Amino acid sequence: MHASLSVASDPRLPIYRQLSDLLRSRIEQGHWAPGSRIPPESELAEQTGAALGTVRRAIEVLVDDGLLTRQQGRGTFVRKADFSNSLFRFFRMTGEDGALLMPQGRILARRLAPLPAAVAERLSLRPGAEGLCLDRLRLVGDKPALLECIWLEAGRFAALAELPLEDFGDLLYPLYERACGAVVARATELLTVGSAGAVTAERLGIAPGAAVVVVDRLAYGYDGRPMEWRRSWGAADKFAYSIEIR
Amino acid sequence: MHASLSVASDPRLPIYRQLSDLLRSRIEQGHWAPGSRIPPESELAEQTGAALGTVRRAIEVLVDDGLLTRQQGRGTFVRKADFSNSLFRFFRMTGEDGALLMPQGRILARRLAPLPAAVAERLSLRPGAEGLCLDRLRLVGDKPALLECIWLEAGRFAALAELPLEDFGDLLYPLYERACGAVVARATELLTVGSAGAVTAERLGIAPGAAVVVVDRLAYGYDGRPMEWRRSWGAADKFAYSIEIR
DNA sequence: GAGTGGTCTAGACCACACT
DNA sequence: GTGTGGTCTAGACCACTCC
Repeated sequence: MHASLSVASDPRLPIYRQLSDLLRSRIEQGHWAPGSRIPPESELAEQTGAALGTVRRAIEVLVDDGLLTRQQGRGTFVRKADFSNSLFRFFRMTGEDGALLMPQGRILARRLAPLPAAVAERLSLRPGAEGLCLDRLRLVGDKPALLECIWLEAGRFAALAELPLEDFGDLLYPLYERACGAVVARATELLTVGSAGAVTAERLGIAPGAAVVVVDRLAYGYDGRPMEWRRSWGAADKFAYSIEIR
Repeated sequence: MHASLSVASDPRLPIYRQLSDLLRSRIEQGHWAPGSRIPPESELAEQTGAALGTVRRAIEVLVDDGLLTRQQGRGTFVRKADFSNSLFRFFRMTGEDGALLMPQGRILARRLAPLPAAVAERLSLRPGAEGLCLDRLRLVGDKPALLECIWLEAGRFAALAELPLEDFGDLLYPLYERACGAVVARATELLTVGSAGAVTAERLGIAPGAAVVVVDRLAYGYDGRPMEWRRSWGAADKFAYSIEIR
């Protein structure tokens, strides 16, 4: 029995674990597209020979991991990550009246160049590989809020090297998906504090040497491989981040 | 049936939810002490009239919430929060050789005074209520690392007003428990960036006006009520914090 | 009404910890 | 060996979504 699981992971693991690994690999390999519905639990149970409760448990693992979301009466779906406002979690970027404002994105510069060694390493590419670099300013209510430096693998994102800068729009990740078929699944970020250099300060509209919060982000695709590295700078006096500890 | 649940929450909720609320209230009211073992699942099932699987699910909720921990073959235990190094998650506080060092705590000043309005509000106490304030320096390898200003309700923590300053030791939360029977269950923190005033700078050994990371923490007891408010300052150039996004 | 996930039950056997 | 939590099954009924 469990014929469909034979290609999967360590058989000493609990069935629900083997099952969740199987489902995870199907998602990562694009067998089920992000946003699409996976087969109903009953069907998965039948296909794999496991009991329904065991399938539910396997799905639960992936829901906890953020790969799937369930909707009662509708089905279970491959989750599409929503980074639309993620960086702005860290910053108080509301208007004078306290209302939330939609941030804009403006590409300041684009160039093809060899990836810096540190970036290449984080992207798991060989040092000196060709990269695409974007300098980008994010504005809230016409005021500069964040400055970003973004590095991508030139080959995979070739379409962005041609695209008119005005057509980049306010959000990059949906663009990656539309233009390059690259979907971001998750990311890690590292926050530090530094001081603004002359150029950074001028672009952000703050005093040179003023404190800035630096956010380094590495974004991964559904295949688990790093896809984009970016470093963002924002005025430190606008920074606020809350955490729950247990 | 479910006689033992009759005093519990909204009966329209799923049984496992009502059960987890019941268990939660028992923990919060100190019915089961932190660190102690709760009755086995089979016993809880029998007492409440629910099936074993339902009890397991209820316990799962509290495990996810961090209130309980399970240990196969031993039992399920009320979790004791471990904050021993929590603030140092945010700071690179290793020695020159990269080794982790045990932070020390030193009380610089202690005084009884009315709680500042903002602090009283966060502690859910009436404005002007008597408070106990501690100024504390945390050192790593004899170097100043963090400066802390701590506010407590004077009545509940009366024992600390008498204690010789040398007897406070390096960790406060275990002291709260020993001396005052107050156990910290969880906390929320808010991170911001500011600049060091003259006194802060001198105590931390940094330049006046240098950037500092400010961490405001509100710590809660098992009864869910706020217990301690503290504000900590650390040199911003030592700050680093990493996050996982999905 | 058909199909989906959500809750609940009753019982079996396994893995681990203590003694 | 005894008691604990961990896994798994088979089947029932409920709640929600969509046609």
